[in-house]
Amino acid sequence: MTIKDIAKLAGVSVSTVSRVLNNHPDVSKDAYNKVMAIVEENNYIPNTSARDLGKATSNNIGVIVRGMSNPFFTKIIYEINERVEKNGYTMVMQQISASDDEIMAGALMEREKKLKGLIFLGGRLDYTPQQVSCIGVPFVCCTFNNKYGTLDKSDYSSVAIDDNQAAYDAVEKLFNEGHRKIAVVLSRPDDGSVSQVRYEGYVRALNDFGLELDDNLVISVNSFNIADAYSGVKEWLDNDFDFSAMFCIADNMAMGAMRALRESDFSIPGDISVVAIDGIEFTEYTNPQLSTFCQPMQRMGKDSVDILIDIIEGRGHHRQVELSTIFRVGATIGTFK
Amino acid sequence: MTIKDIAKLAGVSVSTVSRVLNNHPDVSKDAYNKVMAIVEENNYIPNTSARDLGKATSNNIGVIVRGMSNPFFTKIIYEINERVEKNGYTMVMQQISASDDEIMAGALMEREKKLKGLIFLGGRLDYTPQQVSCIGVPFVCCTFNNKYGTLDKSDYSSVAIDDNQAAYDAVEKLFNEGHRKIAVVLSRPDDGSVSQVRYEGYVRALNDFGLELDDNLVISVNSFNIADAYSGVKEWLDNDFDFSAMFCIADNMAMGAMRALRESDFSIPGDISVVAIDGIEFTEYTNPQLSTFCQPMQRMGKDSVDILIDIIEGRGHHRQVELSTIFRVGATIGTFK
DNA sequence: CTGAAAGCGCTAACAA
DNA sequence: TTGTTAGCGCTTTCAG
Repeated sequence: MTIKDIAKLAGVSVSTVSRVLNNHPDVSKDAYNKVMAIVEENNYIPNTSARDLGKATSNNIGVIVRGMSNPFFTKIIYEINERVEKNGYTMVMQQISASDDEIMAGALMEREKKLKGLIFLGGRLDYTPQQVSCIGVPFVCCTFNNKYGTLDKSDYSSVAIDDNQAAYDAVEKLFNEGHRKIAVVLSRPDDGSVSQVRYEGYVRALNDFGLELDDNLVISVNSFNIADAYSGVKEWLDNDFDFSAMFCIADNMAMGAMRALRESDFSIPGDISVVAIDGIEFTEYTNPQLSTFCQPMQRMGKDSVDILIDIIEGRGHHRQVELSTIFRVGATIGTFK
Repeated sequence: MTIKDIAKLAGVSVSTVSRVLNNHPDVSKDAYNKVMAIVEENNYIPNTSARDLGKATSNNIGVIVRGMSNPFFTKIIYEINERVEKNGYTMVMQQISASDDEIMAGALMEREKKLKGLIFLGGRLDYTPQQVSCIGVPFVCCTFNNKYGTLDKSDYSSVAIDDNQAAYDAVEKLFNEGHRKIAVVLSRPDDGSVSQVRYEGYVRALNDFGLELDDNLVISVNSFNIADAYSGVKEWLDNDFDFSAMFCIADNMAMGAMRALRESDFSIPGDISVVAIDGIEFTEYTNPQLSTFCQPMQRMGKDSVDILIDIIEGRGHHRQVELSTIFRVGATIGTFK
């Protein structure tokens, strides 16, 4: 069933059908009704590929979401969609797995959907000009930046928290409660990901507070998974190192870590204090509720869209935004006794 | 940059470029190298729309995932992908929001991607023949069935747990521990969704065990959200109804419910026992760990693909599979005292 | 092994 | 208000 068939059945030309389907104003009521009747009767659905191919332009803004089912992104996506639509654009979203190349996906989508701009939700921190050269529309990195890359600041935008500072703040919070032996749970301290940035903030804080960096208290679990955090911490606990607090670089890692702690009969926060970064919904429901530094998700979505549209419409230029986190008071931090 | 440009630059015809790009065997090494060089030099990416449009057929199997970021689906998707590829097909996945129409999305994708078959991951239970008439390839409903619909059993497949029985089992588990006042937390008892099916299992169990259905113990929170479950249960607790156990129809609703219980100073399972259905990863990490009836996710993904491919290749026919749940022993069920 | 040319289904001038 | 027609970028016969 193609537009041609519909045209024939309705006794009009394909262009008339096309006009009806696209709500063009210059169609007679009569033709409109005839076409719509046939369309509905036949359950006709236009072919998007053909549509996209024929069109020369669009008002599409693409969103490439890296890492499926990250609860953390859901709110941001919602906000992005709201603002994109409010500005008269259409959001086209695609989720890719963590192992896929977001740049490639973006470049592809740019051509397919004739994008006006692109938002990357999650991605690597080390893009080079060479790597992003295949994308030809303005783009903004949401939730990450180019910390370990070499992009020119005038060639991309980013909206993210200051991960180093967030980690610093987390450690400070523990320090202020008297903790001196602070373990850190991370993916790896040198993987060029957000794990590294937050680790660097941890180290900086220790320095500032006159604490010594103790490698024994650095727990690398080699992933951001809840399960790996659990087993990694569980194993680490066998060492019996002395510590009174634990900084987890991500909320869900904290969930894994806390179970490991419980299973070793540590009470939280009685024996061990725990703090993290992210502020996903689930950790509002842990027992005890996780104390964490929340990323301002709504704000991040909003800013990403605003910056992008400003650029698209020639009003603004690329910029790198660093947002502050908001501390969510939970019940996992106690005073060192 | 189109295939034409590449052809010109490489000094060959578009067909040769197309052959190279699609790994056709009948291309001279020389032509191949020339083309590849130009392609890489220019960062050329073929346009998928044009590609799809031109192609007459494919080996694609579509997956429409309903409800973004449902942690429950992640594992199933992984399994589906594995098996699809193993059988020489390609998985094409699309996520749609809970408010979108999965049938429409499937029908669209079928035409775009020239699908051989379709798997719906999550969806409504009340399809009618009329509604699915727009999809023209075999499809299987994964994680749900047509309980409230009117499809002919020979027109679709489904792979799901027996939700009614799972609910029954959950209630039985509580009953066997001596509980007689069993509250149920659900979205709504009559919304035609899985919430209703599980509610019916709850009612059936009460009947079988000679317990009276008490409307005061039916907690409708009007959604499947963790937050709504939390606030719904919290509010309900103000009534001070007598109960010793709580059956939550979904794991994440149990997370919300448990927080509400804690905040009212109920200890779990000391004062109140809790049981649920689903078996998502997060609830392995709650404190205490949730006792729940797990859906066999891997198996569900596998069966869906196997059934579909059997039909596609003319070996099998549509069927409705009902899988059993697996009880995960947690620590939220106690003996009534 | 290679090229020319006919579509794939739709949109958008351009004419009428 | 309508119809005709030329593409959009690619794949795929069909000849050569």
